[in-house]
Amino acid sequence: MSALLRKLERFGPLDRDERAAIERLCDNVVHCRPDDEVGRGGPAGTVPVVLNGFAFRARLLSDGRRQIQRLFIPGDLCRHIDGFLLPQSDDTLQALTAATVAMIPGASLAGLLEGQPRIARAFRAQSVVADAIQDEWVTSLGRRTAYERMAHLFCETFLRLRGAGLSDHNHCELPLTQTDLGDIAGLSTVHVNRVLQQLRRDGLIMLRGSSLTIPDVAQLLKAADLDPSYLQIEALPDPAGQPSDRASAA
Amino acid sequence: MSALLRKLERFGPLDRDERAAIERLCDNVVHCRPDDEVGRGGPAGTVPVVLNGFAFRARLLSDGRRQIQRLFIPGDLCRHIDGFLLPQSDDTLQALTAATVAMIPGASLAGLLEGQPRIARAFRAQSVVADAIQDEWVTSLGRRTAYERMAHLFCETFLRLRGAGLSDHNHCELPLTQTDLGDIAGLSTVHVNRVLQQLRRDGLIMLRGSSLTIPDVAQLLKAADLDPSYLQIEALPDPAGQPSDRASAA
DNA sequence: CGCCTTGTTGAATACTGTCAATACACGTGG
DNA sequence: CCACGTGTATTGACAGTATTCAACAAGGCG
Repeated sequence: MSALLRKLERFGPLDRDERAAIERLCDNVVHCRPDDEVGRGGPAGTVPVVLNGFAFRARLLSDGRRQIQRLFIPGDLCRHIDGFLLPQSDDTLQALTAATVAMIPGASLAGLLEGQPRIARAFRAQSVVADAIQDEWVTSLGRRTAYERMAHLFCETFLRLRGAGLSDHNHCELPLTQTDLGDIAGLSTVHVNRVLQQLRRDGLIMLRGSSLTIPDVAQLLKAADLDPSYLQIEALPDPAGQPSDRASAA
Repeated sequence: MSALLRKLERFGPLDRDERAAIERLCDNVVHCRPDDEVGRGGPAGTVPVVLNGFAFRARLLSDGRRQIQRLFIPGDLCRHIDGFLLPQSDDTLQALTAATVAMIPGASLAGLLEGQPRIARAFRAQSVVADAIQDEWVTSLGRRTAYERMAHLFCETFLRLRGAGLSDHNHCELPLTQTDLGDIAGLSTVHVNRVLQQLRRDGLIMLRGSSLTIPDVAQLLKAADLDPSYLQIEALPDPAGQPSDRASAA
């Protein structure tokens, strides 16, 4: 729960009542074990929200190729905020770890957004960020090298986790196998393995199992040719105490 | 103008007043020539909407690599519908042809959406579709071959144009150079050229200049390993007169 | 201990990119 | 009318990146 609130409050403060309303929205949760499909067979007009754990949405091509379209961390909506307006796609939503997922009825969400401008603003702002993340992945998949893509993935995910309060200094959990990493970055498992070794040799990451450490985020950002401002998260500890301009949204 | 209305009305009928309100929203237009940057220097909280012509948004990497993130056809919003909530990215928005673009103030748009549920529903539904298109491109760039990606691009764009009333039987305009095609599909110009030749040899497309003809859409869809339902556009003339289930949104 | 998943390695292949040259089309100016 | 220039399309040769296949190692778990 706190990850969602924390994420929403990055876009504007919420009072006690508003928080409570959001919590009420999330009263119907399902518990998933790793690899469980989430929300299969649930009611159609529902928006799953990850409260704890990791999940992803993937698309399968006819010959078995898999592309992970989005990676969800605690606090993430697993569907477009207005997705209940249209029939659901048949892409699979799957848990990566043990996870608790709130199944929010689309109508309840829409109702709340209509009546509560500050809540609406927070939800909609976060969906703008989700969109920007998607655009960044188009850029990565289209034009970045394998090495840059992996660097991008690690940076982005680390910063997103930090924004959710789930990082520890320069370290976070990243429960993805090399096959998963490949299905995110559009690479074969073997190539992922080789690129990881390169990144380790270059001192940019330490990755063992699901434990990721990034000694120097700025350096990794540079390796990814990435400007993280689209995430709306402070990427680096303010070096000179310059005021952030993030809050100056229109 | 009509392309926007036509597109919105796919998601629910609008009455005379509603149409008029949308038209009023678009009263501030700019005229672009090919390659003009759109909306550069305009006010920050504005949502450009293409009324006529083609445009795209692209991202440049530091060494000059370019990725076209989205292709805009008449009726398309060039920014997230709630994008005015956050600072604007510095990606370039550029006209591909002569184009007229309405610069909608974010506040006006938000105000209209708030007061007019049916208009809001239409705008939001189309933004769900835009999102689905983006996810499809992630899949393509990550996991489809060059050949499949080009087939996908042609199918998708043709169907989108048809949804906007801008196709003629199996033909449409596609004012993209091979360099542009490469920057969309994440390929080099040379490779685009070779893949095009292959597609032509296979009888899947006819492309000369900006004139695209698709003899058999179903066949091209198959070549792309693509299910076009995400576009919410009738891809094929109803073969058996089965009722469309598109209208059954929640 | 043995099985299963995940990670690692090497060799061969396939796909895609780069470089460089050439062809073609169109519009301009001579 | 033709020469020329610019942008786009096409081609060939070559290099580089990533994939495939196949094997093997390492770790966790029953």
